Amino acid sequence: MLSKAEIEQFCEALHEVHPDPKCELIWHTPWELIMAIILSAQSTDKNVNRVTPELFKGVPTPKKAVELGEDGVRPFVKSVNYFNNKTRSIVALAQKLLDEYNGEMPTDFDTLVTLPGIGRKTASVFLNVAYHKPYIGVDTHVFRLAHRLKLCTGKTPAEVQEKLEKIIPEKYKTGFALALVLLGRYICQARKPKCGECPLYTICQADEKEKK
DNA sequence: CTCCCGATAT
DNA sequence: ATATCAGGAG
Repeated sequence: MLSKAEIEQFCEALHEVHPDPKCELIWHTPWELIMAIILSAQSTDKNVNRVTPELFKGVPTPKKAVELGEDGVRPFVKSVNYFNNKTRSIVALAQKLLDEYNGEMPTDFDTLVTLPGIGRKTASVFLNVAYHKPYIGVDTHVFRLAHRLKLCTGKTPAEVQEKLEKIIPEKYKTGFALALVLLGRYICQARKPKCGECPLYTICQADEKEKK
C-alpha cells in the first residue's frame, strides 16, 4: 500500500496529466446528465453518446418521460445494454421526481441514492460532474486502479470509496475520480495496460508492469 | 448472491 | 469464444 507521501505524489502526478479532467458523457441539464449516467452502467461513454442526442430530443424532461411511459422511452435506449432495466429506471425516476421533488433533481447524496436507478456510483458521479462536489464515485475503473496501483484495498466499491475519500487530499478530491477514470480508460486498462505510454510509469507501484 | 444483456476489442 | 465497458435492484 502506498504511504501518505506516496499518495500525495501520485495525486500531484495525476493532476499534472489531467489538470481539469472532464466527463466524456454529453449533457446539458441535470435531467440529461442523470439519464446519461444511468445508461453508462457497464457501457462505454461512446456508446451512450451515440443514443443520447435522440433521447434528449424525445425525452427532454421527467414530465415527458412519464407521458411516454416505458414503451415510449425504450426505443431511444434499445441499443444500450440492460435497456429494459435502464428504461424502467428512467421512467420510475421521472415519476418520483414529479411526485416528490417538483420535477427536479435533488442535489444531496443521501436523497439521490433513494431514487430509482441511482446507487452510490451514479449519485457520486452526478454530484461530482454537475456541481464539482468532492465525491469519488467508484466504478469499474476506479475499483481496478485503486487496487492495481495500491492506493487502498477493499472488497466492495463502497469500502473503496470510503477509504479513497479519506486518504485523497482535499486539494485533489474533486478531479480525482474523473482523472483516474481517464487513466484507466485509455492507458491503465483492464486488459493489456499500455505501460509503455503511461505518464505515471516511473512512480507506478503495480506488481506487474510492461517494460518501458 | 443473481439477473439484466448490446457493442466492441482481443 | 470470451472479456469488458463510469452498476443497480431484488
